Amino acid sequence: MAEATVLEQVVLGIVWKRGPCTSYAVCKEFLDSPSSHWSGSAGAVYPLLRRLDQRGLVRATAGRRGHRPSTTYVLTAKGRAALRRWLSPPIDPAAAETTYDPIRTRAYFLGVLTAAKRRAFAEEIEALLEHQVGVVEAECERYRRAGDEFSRLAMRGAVHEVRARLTWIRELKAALKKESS
Amino acid sequence: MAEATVLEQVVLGIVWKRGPCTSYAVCKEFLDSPSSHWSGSAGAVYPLLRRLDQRGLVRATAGRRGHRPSTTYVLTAKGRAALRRWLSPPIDPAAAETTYDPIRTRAYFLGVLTAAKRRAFAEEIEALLEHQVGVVEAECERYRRAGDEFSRLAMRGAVHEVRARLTWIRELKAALKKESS
DNA sequence: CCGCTCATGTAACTGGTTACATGATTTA
DNA sequence: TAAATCATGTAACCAGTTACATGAGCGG
Repeated sequence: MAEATVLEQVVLGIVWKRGPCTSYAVCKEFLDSPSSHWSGSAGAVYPLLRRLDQRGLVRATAGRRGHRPSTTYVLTAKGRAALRRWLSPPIDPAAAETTYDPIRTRAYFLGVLTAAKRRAFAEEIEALLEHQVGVVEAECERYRRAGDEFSRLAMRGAVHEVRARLTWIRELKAALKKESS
Repeated sequence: MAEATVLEQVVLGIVWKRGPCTSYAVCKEFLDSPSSHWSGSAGAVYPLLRRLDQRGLVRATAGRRGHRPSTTYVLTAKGRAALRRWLSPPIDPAAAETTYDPIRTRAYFLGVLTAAKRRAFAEEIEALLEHQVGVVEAECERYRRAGDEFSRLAMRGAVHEVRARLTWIRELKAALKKESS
């Protein structure tokens, strides 16, 4: 019901997937992820989980770690319902909009470069993306071995995506070659 | 040299592409774009162009519109150099990282849904993406007719991307069908 | 027992957004 | 001429980041 940011939904999802966990464990999930979309900074996550607790979406349990307090959070029924609502139709149509791609963003302005520099741009990007294919495929394999089938399927999306970008950059290269001839 | 945000680089690119233009024209560029990654809010763009002027990347020319002042900005040589630097190797490798896809983000947590709800999710997303294919292809065609070849090539990237996401969601659908049988 | 990493936070900042105010121009 | 839209901003807010402080446990 209440408005929630995407980060809040994702944290809810992580707490669901992990089971009872601390703020730090949630931070680490972001830190270990190959995406840098969210930094997983403590400054974002610690207050966020306290907020989710106040709204009854997770429940905090006070514990200790040595003499320092340590809080463990578990998903509540209300939290699980919120998570399900986020994943159930109707899905916000904005979710299907074209994603933000920093390479594509640059490509709009390639006209400001000389033809030679444009080709250098395409070469560089091609190399970066070729490397990235390996990264996401490895991540996919990691999930497969971990037996986390839905994460693997999700990561398959990243594989399709990076391959598509690579196909595109090769199309771009071909177009740049043609213009100079 | 100085650090610049991506939005600043993009605005620099827009001023280059459009030639001399007002803050409002830059806002409209964002508003008219099918992507909602940046809102193109006046609150972001107006102060941003003043900042670019202070840094010597654009030059402001005072004008009038009726009795109200109106400022026109043009790209300076320094601004053009900054734009070229942004597009020239070495490119920030983070640009090739997997993009943020709100659908994929959701997909990680599909396990919290019942099998039937998962299939409903996939159906809904498929429909949204099928629609999106048309949107980006139309945009592509618009650029072709406008004779803006680099923007068209950039938008081709969006076409490849949305098609890849569609291929992925169909793969996901197939996997969901198999699990329930 | 020294340094390194794990862990739990807080404080200040920042790059935007939303909402508003208002003048100028066009259109019904 | 009234309403709508174009145009130029400003002010308040906000989600998340960076940087810091500090405690606890562990390996050399």
